[in-house]
Amino acid sequence: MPHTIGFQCADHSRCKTTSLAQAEAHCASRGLRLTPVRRRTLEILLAEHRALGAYDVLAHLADAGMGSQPPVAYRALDFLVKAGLAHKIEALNAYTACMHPGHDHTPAFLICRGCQTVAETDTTLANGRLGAAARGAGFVIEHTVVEATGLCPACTEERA
Amino acid sequence: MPHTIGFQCADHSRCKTTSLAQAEAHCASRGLRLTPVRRRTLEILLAEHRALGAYDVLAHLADAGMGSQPPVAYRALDFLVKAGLAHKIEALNAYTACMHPGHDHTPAFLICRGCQTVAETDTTLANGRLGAAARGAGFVIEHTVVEATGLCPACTEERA
DNA sequence: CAGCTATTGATATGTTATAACATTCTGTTT
DNA sequence: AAACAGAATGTTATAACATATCAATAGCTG
Repeated sequence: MPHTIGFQCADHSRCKTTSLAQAEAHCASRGLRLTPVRRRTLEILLAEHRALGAYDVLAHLADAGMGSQPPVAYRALDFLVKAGLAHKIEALNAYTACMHPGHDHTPAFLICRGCQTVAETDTTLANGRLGAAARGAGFVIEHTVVEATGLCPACTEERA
Repeated sequence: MPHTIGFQCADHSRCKTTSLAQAEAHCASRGLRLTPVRRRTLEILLAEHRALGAYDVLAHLADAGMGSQPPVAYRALDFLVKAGLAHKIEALNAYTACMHPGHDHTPAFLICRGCQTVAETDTTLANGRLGAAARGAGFVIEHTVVEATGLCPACTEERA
């Protein structure tokens, strides 16, 4: 597994390579097609531990000569999200690469408002109070969004 | 306190009245001005246990002759959110009235994709795994978004 | 009532997302 | 190899969500 907390990513080029290789394997084993646009989109997301807006992604795709209209980016992002290779950060209306694809997980995010870094971790929400409330109410949870915004260690220090 | 789970709201007119009275008291005690537009916006949100988009709210405000341009709705919603009288549902880009204003809380939501009902409950996220991950990484959480989508009891049954 | 601040009104624009339909690509059957 | 079916992409247009900016007004304070 790559690192769990993006704020502590020491060797990002290794992190990118690993994630991309995992994505390849993940798609191959499921008969999903990681086409050039999709692969490039994932690379764009993997470039940094940040969330990118669809239009940021689109601009990068356009730079690479791979389509310049919104649906191109949205379709690629939708594919990656459905395939579990990326996540949408609802609080930012933006997208980020998954840091451990394949591991069936309930992702949770720490979002730094100082440097926009996004770190992915896990939660066991269904076992906590929300899960209990849901079961108590007879509510069937299908998807969860867990995001915390604040300041990462570096940004906290900078403002001290 | 009104009810905690919207799916189980039996007497909604009472629920509305109570929440509005709480809001009045809340603002009075803090020197916040619950102006006509703001009060009406809250009433609009309280009308149902659903999240409304800003433009839905705006349409209702316009019906009431209270402004028809987007900033009117967004300003009123921002006020309510900052005052703790409403919440933004990030997964829907929509807004819902707070069900227990004044109780300093970390809200969490159950969102039914069948009937769009939104139920507010609480989490103790900071004590759970995400909180632990944040502390471990030296991340200072300022705000959290916890939202679960799925099916409420009524909608689950309907599809059975 | 003069001056300050908060609020509202109004115009314009920026940002995020999708509907709809045409075209091309990929693999499969014949 | 030709015909076909389905997936993916290209393209146009538009819908939905949100904010910057400046002008006008209301409410409070000295």
